[in-house]
Amino acid sequence: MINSYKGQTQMLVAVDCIIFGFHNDELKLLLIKRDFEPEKGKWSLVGGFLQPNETSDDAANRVLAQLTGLNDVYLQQVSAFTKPNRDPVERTISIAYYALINIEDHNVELRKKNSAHWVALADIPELIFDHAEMVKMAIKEIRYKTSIQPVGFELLPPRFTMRQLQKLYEAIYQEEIDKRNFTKKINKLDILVKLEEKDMSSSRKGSYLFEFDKEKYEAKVQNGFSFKL
Amino acid sequence: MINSYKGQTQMLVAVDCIIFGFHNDELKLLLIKRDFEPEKGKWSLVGGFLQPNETSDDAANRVLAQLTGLNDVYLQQVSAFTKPNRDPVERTISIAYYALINIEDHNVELRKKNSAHWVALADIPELIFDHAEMVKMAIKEIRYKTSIQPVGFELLPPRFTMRQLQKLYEAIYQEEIDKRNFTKKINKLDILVKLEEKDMSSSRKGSYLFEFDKEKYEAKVQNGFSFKL
DNA sequence: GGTTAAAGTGTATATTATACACTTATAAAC
DNA sequence: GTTTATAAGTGTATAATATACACTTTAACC
Repeated sequence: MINSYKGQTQMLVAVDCIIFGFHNDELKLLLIKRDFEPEKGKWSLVGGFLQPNETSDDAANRVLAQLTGLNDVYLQQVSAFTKPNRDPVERTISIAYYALINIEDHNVELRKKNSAHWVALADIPELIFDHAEMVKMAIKEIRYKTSIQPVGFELLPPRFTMRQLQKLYEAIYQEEIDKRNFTKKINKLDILVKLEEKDMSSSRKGSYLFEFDKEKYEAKVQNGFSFKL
Repeated sequence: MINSYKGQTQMLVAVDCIIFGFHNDELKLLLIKRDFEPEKGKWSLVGGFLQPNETSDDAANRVLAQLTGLNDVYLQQVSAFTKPNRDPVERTISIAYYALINIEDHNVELRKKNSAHWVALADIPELIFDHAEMVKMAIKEIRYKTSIQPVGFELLPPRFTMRQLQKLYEAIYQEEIDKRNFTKKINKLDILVKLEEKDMSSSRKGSYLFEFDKEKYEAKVQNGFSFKL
């Protein structure tokens, strides 16, 4: 099938990042108002070309760090996008990645320097190339991933309230969840630590803070437990 | 972020296909005993380079058709594999695809001409490059996909028995399923047509044949139905 | 006509999901 | 310091789904 490497067409390989954050009970994406060609002035995902010694994971991490200042971010490949004319300048295939970050952690100056803005999912403008398609697939992916693995926490601060967690899942699945049933389900998983301290910012009564207990979760997985929400 | 296309490194882009078939109650893969370099004599997935005017879907379909004579096969992208040295000859990224085919349909002469063999999942030999990793991911994917969409039928002949279907799911999930509960679940989905005719090859009593009713399934999906096994 | 082997079928129990409303704690206002 | 306002916190009954389990039927073969 593979006859020879000689004479085969080389092409550019890029990565594009769908960066998710959670703020004001809404899922948001970090988008770039492009001040460079092609499609200057339009909105796009952040991306970059795959370098000679990089994996695409490396490239996505690099691009993400350049824009947010963050390393060790939860990053997953979505899919490769390969339409011959998807990029008008030159044949470029792009590997899409989604990232889940705690929106409070990112470097605001870096973000502004790169003309990047947080945009709520409901308000996403027209995007260049096939980026809208990438976003759509990424959303599908995070719906699946957050339902079978405890990765939603990546979008929250280390300490969060049960209500924040619920609002997060409501934002991801785009549906309301009953407070009592949600609490029951989460408690049954038994992978959170309830702290003494309360968050007093959202109500007079205050709301207990929780932490995700990663060690406990991993130990449970070893014993056959599987996360399911 | 993207400064310029000039000076960026171009590379080869390939596709590799994990071709699943089902025979003798076992899942099998179509693998190539390579009679070409690199790694001549070793086992590999079938693959090929992305051509200038192709999408990777096109390329995977082309490669698949060359080997099996089949068109319009169920084919899904798994992931891009991008380690810089994954291919020792030249920097090549590969996009893995899995295909589900009815093993009876493929062109045996084409297959033999290409030194391809059906190998049960349990007997898969050492594979070149990162192909073992691709296979592992593809298996994970088909477990998920067959649980949420009626694509398992792609691996069966158009008319099949309830027992064949059960054995298929047992092979995919690698676990035994209770006959009565399985039948109940499938019947409840209400997307199969039970035929008058029986398959007499597997028992004296014979076993009723069924067909997947695609129109009915799609109509149900329109009405909010979702497949779940 | 008896034997054989896979196909076909139903019910009881356990688990999980859903629906639903009142009490509590605290800050702020008076 | 009493009242008020508001989100947080909590439990139970019912429905739906998943699981466990064993005998009867059919037709080919002898």
